[in-house]
Amino acid sequence: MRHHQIHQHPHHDHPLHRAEFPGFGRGGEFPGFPPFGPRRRPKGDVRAAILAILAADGVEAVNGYGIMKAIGEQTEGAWTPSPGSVYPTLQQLVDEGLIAPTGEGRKTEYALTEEGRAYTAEHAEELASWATAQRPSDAARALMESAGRLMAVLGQFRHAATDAQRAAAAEQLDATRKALYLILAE
Amino acid sequence: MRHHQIHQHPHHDHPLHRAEFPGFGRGGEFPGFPPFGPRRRPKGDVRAAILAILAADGVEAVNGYGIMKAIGEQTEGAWTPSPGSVYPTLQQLVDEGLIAPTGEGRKTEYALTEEGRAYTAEHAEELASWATAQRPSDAARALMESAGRLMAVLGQFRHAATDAQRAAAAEQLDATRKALYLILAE
DNA sequence: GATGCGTCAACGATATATCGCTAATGTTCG
DNA sequence: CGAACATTAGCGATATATCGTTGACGCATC
Repeated sequence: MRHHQIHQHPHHDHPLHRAEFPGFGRGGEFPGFPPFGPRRRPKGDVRAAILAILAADGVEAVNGYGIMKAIGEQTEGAWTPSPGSVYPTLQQLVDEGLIAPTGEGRKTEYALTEEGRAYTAEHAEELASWATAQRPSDAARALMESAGRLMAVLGQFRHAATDAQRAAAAEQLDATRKALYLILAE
Repeated sequence: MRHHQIHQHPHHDHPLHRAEFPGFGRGGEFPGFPPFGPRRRPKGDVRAAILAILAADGVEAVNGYGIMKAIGEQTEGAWTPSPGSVYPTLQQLVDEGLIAPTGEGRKTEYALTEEGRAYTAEHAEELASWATAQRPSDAARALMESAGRLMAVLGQFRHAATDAQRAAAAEQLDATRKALYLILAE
Protein backbone atom coordinates (compact mmCIF):
# COMPACT_ATOMS: atom_id res chain seq x y z
CA MET A 1 0.00 0.00 0.00
CA ARG A 2 1.20 3.45 -0.84
CA HIS A 3 2.52 5.85 1.68
CA HIS A 4 -0.33 7.82 3.19
CA GLN A 5 -0.35 11.57 3.10
CA ILE A 6 -1.77 11.60 6.58
CA HIS A 7 -0.05 10.05 9.51
CA GLN A 8 -2.65 9.04 11.98
CA HIS A 9 -2.92 7.34 15.26
CA PRO A 10 -3.87 3.81 14.34
CA HIS A 11 -6.59 3.37 16.95
CA HIS A 12 -8.71 6.44 16.30
CA ASP A 13 -11.72 6.79 14.10
CA HIS A 14 -10.26 9.75 12.21
CA PRO A 15 -12.15 11.64 9.56
CA LEU A 16 -9.66 11.27 6.78
CA HIS A 17 -9.69 7.65 5.85
CA ARG A 18 -9.84 7.51 2.09
CA ALA A 19 -12.42 4.79 1.78
CA GLU A 20 -15.02 6.71 3.77
CA PHE A 21 -15.47 9.62 1.44
CA PRO A 22 -17.26 9.97 -1.83
CA GLY A 23 -14.76 10.42 -4.60
CA PHE A 24 -15.80 13.84 -5.60
CA GLY A 25 -12.42 15.28 -6.40
CA ARG A 26 -11.76 18.94 -6.81
CA GLY A 27 -14.87 20.94 -6.11
CA GLY A 28 -17.25 19.22 -8.45
CA GLU A 29 -14.96 19.06 -11.42
CA PHE A 30 -14.68 16.00 -13.53
CA PRO A 31 -12.41 15.06 -16.36
CA GLY A 32 -12.38 17.26 -19.41
CA PHE A 33 -12.42 16.00 -22.93
CA PRO A 34 -9.43 13.77 -23.52
CA PRO A 35 -6.96 14.56 -26.26
CA PHE A 36 -7.06 13.18 -29.74
CA GLY A 37 -4.22 11.02 -30.99
CA PRO A 38 -2.76 7.68 -29.94
CA ARG A 39 -2.90 6.67 -26.32
CA ARG A 40 0.85 6.61 -26.17
CA ARG A 41 3.61 7.91 -28.39
CA PRO A 42 6.16 5.46 -29.80
CA LYS A 43 9.24 5.03 -27.69
CA GLY A 44 11.83 7.60 -28.43
CA ASP A 45 9.42 10.30 -29.54
CA VAL A 46 9.77 12.34 -26.36
CA ARG A 47 13.53 12.22 -26.69
CA ALA A 48 13.43 13.10 -30.37
CA ALA A 49 11.03 15.96 -29.81
CA ILE A 50 13.14 17.49 -27.03
CA LEU A 51 16.29 17.33 -29.14
CA ALA A 52 14.54 18.73 -32.18
CA ILE A 53 13.15 21.66 -30.25
CA LEU A 54 16.47 22.50 -28.65
CA ALA A 55 18.19 22.18 -32.04
CA ALA A 56 15.83 24.51 -33.83
CA ASP A 57 17.27 27.67 -35.31
CA GLY A 58 17.40 30.50 -32.87
CA VAL A 59 16.67 28.44 -29.79
CA GLU A 60 19.22 28.82 -27.00
CA ALA A 61 17.65 27.40 -23.89
CA VAL A 62 14.20 26.14 -22.95
CA ASN A 63 12.64 25.15 -19.64
CA GLY A 64 10.81 21.87 -19.23
CA TYR A 65 7.38 23.41 -19.29
CA GLY A 66 8.27 25.33 -22.43
CA ILE A 67 9.28 22.13 -24.16
CA MET A 68 5.90 20.60 -23.41
CA LYS A 69 4.14 23.63 -24.74
CA ALA A 70 6.28 23.78 -27.86
CA ILE A 71 5.56 20.17 -28.72
CA GLY A 72 1.84 20.81 -28.26
CA GLU A 73 2.03 23.81 -30.52
CA GLN A 74 4.07 22.16 -33.22
CA THR A 75 1.66 19.23 -33.39
CA GLU A 76 -1.31 21.59 -33.43
CA GLY A 77 -2.70 20.07 -30.29
CA ALA A 78 -2.29 16.45 -31.33
CA TRP A 79 0.29 15.67 -28.63
CA THR A 80 1.47 17.40 -25.50
CA PRO A 81 3.77 15.16 -23.51
CA SER A 82 3.28 15.08 -19.76
CA PRO A 83 5.82 16.12 -17.13
CA GLY A 84 6.09 12.45 -16.23
CA SER A 85 7.74 11.73 -19.55
CA VAL A 86 9.53 15.00 -20.21
CA TYR A 87 11.50 15.48 -17.01
CA PRO A 88 12.94 11.98 -16.85
CA THR A 89 13.90 12.26 -20.50
CA LEU A 90 15.55 15.62 -19.95
CA GLN A 91 17.55 14.10 -17.11
CA GLN A 92 18.50 11.18 -19.29
CA LEU A 93 19.73 13.52 -22.01
CA VAL A 94 21.74 15.37 -19.39
CA ASP A 95 23.25 12.08 -18.28
CA GLU A 96 24.12 11.31 -21.90
CA GLY A 97 25.84 14.63 -22.23
CA LEU A 98 23.66 15.81 -25.11
CA ILE A 99 22.06 18.65 -23.15
CA ALA A 100 23.04 20.66 -20.11
CA PRO A 101 20.92 22.44 -17.53
CA THR A 102 21.46 26.01 -16.41
CA GLY A 103 19.83 27.60 -13.41
CA GLU A 104 18.10 25.80 -10.57
CA GLY A 105 14.55 25.04 -9.50
CA ARG A 106 12.05 27.17 -11.36
CA LYS A 107 14.83 28.77 -13.33
CA THR A 108 16.12 25.52 -14.81
CA GLU A 109 16.61 25.63 -18.54
CA TYR A 110 18.17 23.17 -20.93
CA ALA A 111 20.36 23.70 -23.95
CA LEU A 112 22.23 21.43 -26.33
CA THR A 113 25.87 20.75 -25.59
CA GLU A 114 28.40 20.74 -28.40
CA GLU A 115 28.06 17.00 -28.46
CA GLY A 116 24.31 17.45 -28.65
CA ARG A 117 24.66 19.83 -31.55
CA ALA A 118 26.75 17.32 -33.46
CA TYR A 119 24.30 14.53 -32.66
CA THR A 120 21.24 16.45 -33.73
CA ALA A 121 22.91 17.62 -36.95
CA GLU A 122 23.73 14.03 -37.81
CA HIS A 123 20.29 12.65 -36.95
CA ALA A 124 18.12 15.49 -38.10
CA GLU A 125 15.75 13.31 -40.06
CA GLU A 126 15.04 10.82 -37.29
CA LEU A 127 14.53 13.65 -34.85
CA ALA A 128 11.91 15.28 -36.99
CA SER A 129 9.44 12.43 -37.38
CA TRP A 130 7.29 13.12 -34.30
CA ALA A 131 6.28 16.47 -35.71
CA THR A 132 4.22 14.72 -38.33
CA ALA A 133 1.87 13.33 -35.70
CA GLN A 134 -1.59 13.02 -37.08
CA ARG A 135 -3.48 16.22 -36.64
CA PRO A 136 -7.02 16.37 -35.43
CA SER A 137 -9.32 16.56 -38.42
CA ASP A 138 -11.48 19.59 -38.93
CA ALA A 139 -14.44 17.57 -37.73
CA ALA A 140 -12.59 16.61 -34.57
CA ARG A 141 -11.64 20.22 -33.92
CA ALA A 142 -15.19 21.35 -34.50
CA LEU A 143 -16.42 18.72 -32.05
CA MET A 144 -13.95 19.88 -29.42
CA GLU A 145 -15.09 23.44 -29.93
CA SER A 146 -18.73 22.47 -29.64
CA ALA A 147 -17.99 20.60 -26.43
CA GLY A 148 -16.11 23.63 -25.13
CA ARG A 149 -19.00 25.93 -25.82
CA LEU A 150 -21.37 23.50 -24.13
CA MET A 151 -19.18 23.41 -21.04
CA ALA A 152 -19.10 27.19 -20.96
CA VAL A 153 -22.87 27.33 -20.81
CA LEU A 154 -22.95 24.65 -18.17
CA GLY A 155 -20.64 26.85 -16.15
CA GLN A 156 -23.52 29.23 -15.70
CA PHE A 157 -25.46 26.61 -13.83
CA ARG A 158 -23.05 26.94 -10.94
CA HIS A 159 -24.46 30.06 -9.34
CA ALA A 160 -27.12 31.52 -11.53
CA ALA A 161 -29.53 28.62 -11.66
CA THR A 162 -32.28 27.08 -9.60
CA ASP A 163 -32.37 23.43 -8.83
CA ALA A 164 -35.30 23.04 -11.20
CA GLN A 165 -33.17 24.49 -13.99
CA ARG A 166 -30.36 22.14 -13.09
CA ALA A 167 -32.70 19.17 -13.20
CA ALA A 168 -33.91 20.23 -16.62
CA ALA A 169 -30.32 20.65 -17.78
CA ALA A 170 -29.42 17.19 -16.55
CA GLU A 171 -32.33 15.76 -18.56
CA GLN A 172 -31.03 17.49 -21.65
CA LEU A 173 -27.55 16.13 -21.10
CA ASP A 174 -28.86 12.60 -20.60
CA ALA A 175 -30.86 12.84 -23.81
CA THR A 176 -27.77 14.08 -25.63
CA ARG A 177 -25.75 11.21 -24.28
CA LYS A 178 -28.26 8.74 -25.67
CA ALA A 179 -28.20 10.48 -29.01
CA LEU A 180 -24.41 10.20 -29.07
CA TYR A 181 -24.62 6.47 -28.46
CA LEU A 182 -26.94 6.16 -31.43
CA ILE A 183 -24.46 8.03 -33.57
CA LEU A 184 -21.65 5.72 -32.45
CA ALA A 185 -23.82 2.72 -33.25
CA GLU A 186 -24.00 3.62 -36.93
CA MET B 1 6.77 41.22 -19.79
CA ARG B 2 7.27 37.87 -18.12
CA HIS B 3 10.41 35.89 -18.48
CA HIS B 4 10.12 33.69 -21.56
CA GLN B 5 10.53 29.96 -21.34
CA ILE B 6 12.49 30.00 -24.55
CA HIS B 7 15.63 31.99 -25.01
CA GLN B 8 15.98 32.78 -28.62
CA HIS B 9 18.19 34.70 -30.90
CA PRO B 10 16.37 37.98 -31.36
CA HIS B 11 16.83 38.25 -35.09
CA HIS B 12 15.54 34.88 -36.25
CA ASP B 13 12.09 33.91 -37.33
CA HIS B 14 11.89 31.03 -34.91
CA PRO B 15 8.94 28.66 -34.71
CA LEU B 16 8.12 29.15 -31.06
CA HIS B 17 6.80 32.63 -30.76
CA ARG B 18 3.67 32.44 -28.68
CA ALA B 19 1.51 34.70 -30.75
CA GLU B 20 1.91 32.61 -33.88
CA PHE B 21 0.18 29.50 -32.69
CA PRO B 22 -3.44 28.62 -32.19
CA GLY B 23 -4.21 28.32 -28.51
CA PHE B 24 -4.97 24.68 -28.51
CA GLY B 25 -3.42 23.72 -25.21
CA ARG B 26 -2.89 20.16 -24.17
CA GLY B 27 -3.93 17.82 -26.90
CA GLY B 28 -7.39 19.10 -27.55
CA GLU B 29 -8.46 19.36 -23.94
CA PHE B 30 -10.42 22.26 -22.68
CA PRO B 31 -11.61 23.27 -19.26
CA GLY B 32 -13.82 20.90 -17.35
CA PHE B 33 -16.86 21.86 -15.43
CA PRO B 34 -15.92 24.47 -12.85
CA PRO B 35 -16.56 23.85 -9.17
CA PHE B 36 -19.65 24.90 -7.32
CA GLY B 37 -19.33 27.37 -4.48
CA PRO B 38 -18.11 30.95 -4.20
CA ARG B 39 -15.41 32.16 -6.51
CA ARG B 40 -13.17 32.82 -3.56
CA ARG B 41 -13.20 31.81 0.05
CA PRO B 42 -13.23 34.48 2.75
CA LYS B 43 -9.82 35.53 3.95
CA GLY B 44 -8.56 33.31 6.68
CA ASP B 45 -10.46 30.22 5.59
CA VAL B 46 -7.40 28.48 4.17
CA ARG B 47 -5.53 29.12 7.40
CA ALA B 48 -8.44 27.96 9.53
CA ALA B 49 -8.94 24.83 7.48
CA ILE B 50 -5.28 23.83 7.67
CA LEU B 51 -5.21 24.29 11.44
CA ALA B 52 -8.47 22.43 11.89
CA ILE B 53 -7.29 19.49 9.87
CA LEU B 54 -3.98 19.25 11.66
CA ALA B 55 -5.78 19.55 15.00
CA ALA B 56 -8.25 16.78 14.32
CA ASP B 57 -8.18 13.74 16.55
CA GLY B 58 -5.74 11.15 15.41
CA VAL B 59 -3.93 13.32 12.92
CA GLU B 60 -0.17 13.51 13.40
CA ALA B 61 1.23 14.92 10.20
CA VAL B 62 -0.15 15.74 6.77
CA ASN B 63 1.50 16.71 3.51
CA GLY B 64 0.31 19.72 1.56
CA TYR B 65 -1.46 17.70 -1.09
CA GLY B 66 -3.23 15.71 1.61
CA ILE B 67 -4.51 18.91 3.20
CA MET B 68 -6.04 19.98 -0.08
CA LYS B 69 -7.69 16.64 -0.51
CA ALA B 70 -8.97 16.57 3.07
CA ILE B 71 -10.60 19.96 2.71
CA GLY B 72 -12.25 18.83 -0.49
CA GLU B 73 -13.55 15.73 1.17
CA GLN B 74 -14.81 17.45 4.28
CA THR B 75 -16.73 19.98 2.23
CA GLU B 76 -18.13 17.23 0.03
CA GLY B 77 -16.62 18.76 -3.03
CA ALA B 78 -17.74 22.31 -2.37
CA TRP B 79 -14.21 23.66 -1.92
CA THR B 80 -10.75 22.34 -2.67
CA PRO B 81 -8.13 25.04 -2.13
CA SER B 82 -5.38 25.32 -4.71
CA PRO B 83 -1.65 24.86 -4.12
CA GLY B 84 -1.29 28.58 -4.71
CA SER B 85 -3.13 29.27 -1.47
CA VAL B 86 -2.18 26.26 0.60
CA TYR B 87 1.61 26.28 0.36
CA PRO B 88 2.07 29.97 1.17
CA THR B 89 -0.31 29.57 4.09
CA LEU B 90 1.56 26.54 5.36
CA GLN B 91 4.78 28.51 5.21
CA GLN B 92 3.14 31.38 7.03
CA LEU B 93 1.98 29.04 9.79
CA VAL B 94 5.51 27.69 10.02
CA ASP B 95 6.83 31.24 10.36
CA GLU B 96 4.28 31.87 13.10
CA GLY B 97 5.45 28.80 14.94
CA LEU B 98 2.04 27.13 14.94
CA ILE B 99 3.13 24.24 12.72
CA ALA B 100 6.40 22.62 11.86
CA PRO B 101 7.53 20.74 8.76
CA THR B 102 9.24 17.37 8.81
CA GLY B 103 10.97 15.79 5.85
CA GLU B 104 12.03 17.53 2.66
CA GLY B 105 10.74 17.86 -0.88
CA ARG B 106 8.14 15.23 -1.67
CA LYS B 107 8.36 13.93 1.86
CA THR B 108 7.43 17.22 3.52
CA GLU B 109 4.72 16.91 6.10
CA TYR B 110 3.33 19.37 8.57
CA ALA B 111 2.19 18.95 12.17
CA LEU B 112 1.03 21.29 14.90
CA THR B 113 3.62 22.53 17.36
CA GLU B 114 2.80 22.69 21.04
CA GLU B 115 2.02 26.34 20.54
CA GLY B 116 -0.23 25.37 17.64
CA ARG B 117 -2.02 22.84 19.80
CA ALA B 118 -2.72 25.47 22.43
CA TYR B 119 -3.87 27.93 19.77
CA THR B 120 -6.22 25.53 18.05
CA ALA B 121 -7.70 24.40 21.36
CA GLU B 122 -8.45 27.99 22.26
CA HIS B 123 -9.91 28.93 18.88
CA ALA B 124 -11.67 25.71 18.00
CA GLU B 125 -14.93 27.39 17.06
CA GLU B 126 -13.43 29.93 14.72
CA LEU B 127 -11.35 27.26 13.08
CA ALA B 128 -14.36 25.12 12.32
CA SER B 129 -16.47 27.55 10.32
CA TRP B 130 -15.10 26.76 6.85
CA ALA B 131 -16.35 23.21 7.11
CA THR B 132 -19.90 24.47 6.84
CA ALA B 133 -19.31 25.67 3.30
CA GLN B 134 -22.47 25.34 1.31
CA ARG B 135 -22.72 21.93 -0.23
CA PRO B 136 -23.77 21.29 -3.76
CA SER B 137 -27.46 20.48 -3.85
CA ASP B 138 -28.62 17.10 -5.04
CA ALA B 139 -29.67 18.70 -8.30
CA ALA B 140 -26.20 20.20 -8.75
CA ARG B 141 -24.58 16.86 -8.06
CA ALA B 142 -26.87 15.12 -10.48
CA LEU B 143 -26.04 17.69 -13.13
CA MET B 144 -22.34 17.16 -12.59
CA GLU B 145 -22.81 13.45 -12.90
CA SER B 146 -24.81 13.83 -16.09
CA ALA B 147 -22.11 16.04 -17.52
CA GLY B 148 -19.49 13.50 -16.53
CA ARG B 149 -21.33 10.70 -18.26
CA LEU B 150 -21.70 12.83 -21.35
CA MET B 151 -17.98 13.54 -21.43
CA ALA B 152 -17.25 9.85 -21.07
CA VAL B 153 -19.26 9.09 -24.19
CA LEU B 154 -17.61 11.93 -26.02
CA GLY B 155 -14.31 10.31 -25.17
CA GLN B 156 -15.19 7.55 -27.57
CA PHE B 157 -15.24 9.97 -30.44
CA ARG B 158 -11.48 10.30 -30.16
CA HIS B 159 -10.49 7.14 -31.96
CA ALA B 160 -13.52 5.10 -32.74
CA ALA B 161 -15.44 7.54 -34.83
CA THR B 162 -15.61 8.78 -38.38
CA ASP B 163 -15.64 12.42 -39.22
CA ALA B 164 -19.28 12.12 -40.21
CA GLN B 165 -20.07 10.80 -36.74
CA ARG B 166 -18.12 13.65 -35.21
CA ALA B 167 -20.01 16.17 -37.25
CA ALA B 168 -23.30 14.65 -36.15
CA ALA B 169 -22.12 14.72 -32.53
CA ALA B 170 -21.19 18.37 -32.83
CA GLU B 171 -24.68 19.14 -34.10
CA GLN B 172 -26.15 17.39 -31.10
CA LEU B 173 -23.96 19.34 -28.73
CA ASP B 174 -24.86 22.63 -30.38
CA ALA B 175 -28.55 21.82 -30.09
CA THR B 176 -28.06 20.94 -26.44
CA ARG B 177 -26.28 24.21 -25.82
CA LYS B 178 -29.23 26.11 -27.24
CA ALA B 179 -31.61 24.11 -25.09
CA LEU B 180 -29.55 25.00 -22.02
CA TYR B 181 -29.80 28.68 -22.86
CA LEU B 182 -33.55 28.35 -23.02
CA ILE B 183 -33.57 26.75 -19.60
CA LEU B 184 -31.46 29.56 -18.20
CA ALA B 185 -33.80 32.10 -19.73
CA GLU B 186 -36.75 30.88 -17.65
C1' DG C 1 -23.56 56.34 5.31
C1' DA C 2 -20.96 56.37 1.02
C1' DT C 3 -16.79 56.39 -1.36
C1' DG C 4 -12.06 55.62 -2.24
C1' DC C 5 -7.76 53.62 -1.23
C1' DG C 6 -4.54 50.23 0.48
C1' DT C 7 -3.50 45.75 1.74
C1' DC C 8 -3.19 41.05 1.36
C1' DA C 9 -4.88 36.50 0.94
C1' DA C 10 -6.90 33.35 -2.62
C1' DC C 11 -6.69 32.02 -7.04
C1' DG C 12 -5.17 30.19 -11.59
C1' DA C 13 -1.15 29.69 -14.13
C1' DT C 14 3.41 28.42 -14.30
C1' DA C 15 7.02 25.33 -13.17
C1' DT C 16 9.58 21.41 -11.29
C1' DA C 17 9.82 16.72 -10.12
C1' DT C 18 8.86 11.67 -8.73
C1' DC C 19 6.17 7.55 -8.38
C1' DG C 20 3.67 3.42 -9.79
C1' DC C 21 1.48 1.33 -13.60
C1' DT C 22 1.46 -0.54 -18.05
C1' DA C 23 1.68 -0.41 -23.12
C1' DA C 24 4.76 -1.35 -26.47
C1' DT C 25 8.80 -3.05 -28.24
C1' DG C 26 12.68 -6.08 -28.59
C1' DT C 27 14.66 -10.54 -27.68
C1' DT C 28 14.68 -15.36 -27.08
C1' DC C 29 12.97 -19.88 -27.56
C1' DG C 30 10.40 -23.67 -29.57
C1' DC D 1 6.88 -17.76 -37.61
C1' DG D 2 4.44 -17.43 -33.27
C1' DA D 3 4.46 -17.22 -28.41
C1' DA D 4 6.42 -15.93 -24.19
C1' DC D 5 9.27 -13.15 -21.59
C1' DA D 6 11.96 -9.04 -20.29
C1' DT D 7 12.73 -4.39 -20.49
C1' DT D 8 11.80 0.30 -20.51
C1' DA D 9 9.80 4.49 -21.85
C1' DG D 10 5.36 7.06 -21.64
C1' DC D 11 1.58 8.11 -18.98
C1' DG D 12 -1.47 9.79 -15.27
C1' DA D 13 -1.31 10.64 -10.54
C1' DT D 14 0.99 12.53 -6.82
C1' DA D 15 3.52 16.17 -4.79
C1' DT D 16 5.95 20.57 -4.08
C1' DA D 17 6.39 25.30 -4.91
C1' DT D 18 6.26 30.22 -6.89
C1' DC D 19 4.44 33.95 -9.58
C1' DG D 20 1.29 37.53 -11.12
C1' DT D 21 -3.42 38.95 -10.87
C1' DT D 22 -7.27 40.43 -8.49
C1' DG D 23 -11.26 40.05 -5.35
C1' DA D 24 -12.51 41.14 -0.91
C1' DC D 25 -12.12 43.37 3.16
C1' DG D 26 -10.76 46.93 6.37
C1' DC D 27 -9.75 51.57 7.17
C1' DA D 28 -9.82 56.49 6.41
C1' DT D 29 -12.09 60.39 4.79
C1' DC D 30 -15.87 63.20 3.56
